[in-house]
Amino acid sequence: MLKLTHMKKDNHNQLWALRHSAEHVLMEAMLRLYGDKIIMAMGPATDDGFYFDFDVKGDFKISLENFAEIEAEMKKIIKEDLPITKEELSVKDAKKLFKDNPYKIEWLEEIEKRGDKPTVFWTGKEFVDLCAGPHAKSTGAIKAFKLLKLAGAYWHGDEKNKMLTRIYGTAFESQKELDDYLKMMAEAEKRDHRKLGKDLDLFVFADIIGKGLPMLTPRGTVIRKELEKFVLEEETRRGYQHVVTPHLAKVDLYKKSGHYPYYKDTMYPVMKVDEEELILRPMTCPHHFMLYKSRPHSYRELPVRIAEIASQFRYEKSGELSGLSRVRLFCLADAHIICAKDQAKQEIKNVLDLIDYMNKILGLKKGQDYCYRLSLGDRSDDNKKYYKDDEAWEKAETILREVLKEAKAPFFEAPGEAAFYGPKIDIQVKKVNGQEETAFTVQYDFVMPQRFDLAYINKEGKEEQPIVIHRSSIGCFERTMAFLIEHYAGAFPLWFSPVQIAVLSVAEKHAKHCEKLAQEFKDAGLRAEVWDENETVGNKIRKAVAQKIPYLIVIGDKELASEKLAVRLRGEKDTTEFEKDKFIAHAKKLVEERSGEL
RNA sequence: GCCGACUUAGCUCAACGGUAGAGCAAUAGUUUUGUAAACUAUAGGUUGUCGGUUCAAAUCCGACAGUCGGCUCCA
Repeated sequence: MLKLTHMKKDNHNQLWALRHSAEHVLMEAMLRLYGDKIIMAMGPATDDGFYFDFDVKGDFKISLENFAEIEAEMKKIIKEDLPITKEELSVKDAKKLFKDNPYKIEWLEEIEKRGDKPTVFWTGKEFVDLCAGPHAKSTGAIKAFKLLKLAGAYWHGDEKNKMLTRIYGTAFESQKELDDYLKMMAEAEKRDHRKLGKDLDLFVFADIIGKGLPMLTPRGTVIRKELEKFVLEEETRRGYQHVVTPHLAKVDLYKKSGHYPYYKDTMYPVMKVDEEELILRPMTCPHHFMLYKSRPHSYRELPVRIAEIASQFRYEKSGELSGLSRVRLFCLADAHIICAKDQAKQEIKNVLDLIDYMNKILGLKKGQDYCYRLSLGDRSDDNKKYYKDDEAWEKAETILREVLKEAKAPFFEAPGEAAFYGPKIDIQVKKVNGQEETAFTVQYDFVMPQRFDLAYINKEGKEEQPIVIHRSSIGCFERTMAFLIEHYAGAFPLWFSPVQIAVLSVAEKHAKHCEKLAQEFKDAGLRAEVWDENETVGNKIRKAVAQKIPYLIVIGDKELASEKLAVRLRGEKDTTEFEKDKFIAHAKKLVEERSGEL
């Protein structure tokens, strides 16, 4: 299993320098081949390779077909083993050097503003780029590289800027390391939840239903329902009260909450019905606040923890959709904790404890499979994005940071990632392909209580304003399912395996006994399937193994005559002998405990 | 939404200007099988949709839809 990138920050090692140089070789190759048709912008080394952005003049286009000739040119440059030399320049000289390149000029102006001195790197004598390095000593150090993909990317990462063309590649110190990397990526592809979703028959899409709108098959639904059951049980145990609220609301509700201006691009358009303007809800918070407000509350009731398995509708741009992990209708294990200010810290601690517990049961390791990100409001340069109240922000950020430290949670800070109404703790998971993704969040909110006049009666009999903690326990079920499918490569823990036991018949005459046995399993609350098709035992085993079913039981003459079962456990070639009743008790116990064992 | 690519039977793929093929799955029959693939047969397609070029289009061109890799955004 890969480590989270934020837990190892050794960016400036040799490999980094090598990749940085590979990116320059790419740039030089591009200039040699298409020098008069492109303007180079910039490109860094990354955790798994490098990329290079450039602008194209007129209607010149780079396509995948160009990769072969670019790679050939890069090989030439590497073979030439050109020395890479560093030179510090004045801004004035640097501007002269890059006078025809508006991107470099813009960059130089930023360097000038900071009062820094530009560094340039020469590859041989002809090619020079504005770059701080580090670099290899010469182009010959690049022993293995490959161009991977072509993409569009906005200049400075801003949608409003021009879209440049980006080429991704990777480089290693040896061919073997490159091969290993490519092999690893191919392995990750095999675990892709979209592929496994098809192979294991978990979910499907239909064009006519719409994009980003998956349907769960009976098997996929088992996983979903087991996860829901887990959430309901555990949250109830920890003092949450589950509610059901409407998926629609008047648009006024979101104007009042203040969500509207921030979210209107991701909301579905208003539906006019009679005199009302309704929208599909993009979040549940305001509903829960109205529920809270339906009657007065005493300080004795706090914290009030309102939870819901809540469907939410968000219009995501088509290019953002992806399998189950990015959809247009998702269902969140949502809750809003309404508490006194002095309870907030303890409540957040409790939430982190709940998250750790649930992740542990799901089989995820803290610090390895997931970690925390403290997302702060970068309030200095952007007053529009965040609600203005510096003192409240400071306080909230301090509380979240303290909780993370006291809980000894592995975390890193990320400015500019907060919600508009307050800072948050993001639960970051590492996917099998190495990408990091926000699974869900815990948010500290001092804005909504004001907007909605949330109140409780304190000890003195006076009204006081509470704090709201927005949180999820396992996130949205779609994304969590996608993550679990990939994490387990479809070999799920017994408790949420769609089929737990396959009962395979040897011959036709054993079918009846199979049915009887399967019914006994079902009566015990286990999910069993009978496989009595006219096929060889070997073929049934092969198919059942491919389906990653935890327990396989073959029924033949031997079993007709005895209460003993030869159970083939997933991942094992040999069978384990059980008394029937003992096997049922064993499996039931593991399911009850949500154990990872078989 | 933007940049790049892809879309052929339920699935995985082939055919790459001369009116579509295979394996698996499905169905029927034979076989009655003991822990990773029994045998035979049948059926399955206006090649994503709509237009265009051509004597002829799955194949070339265009539009649209969907999917994928990125960017932006995000749970």
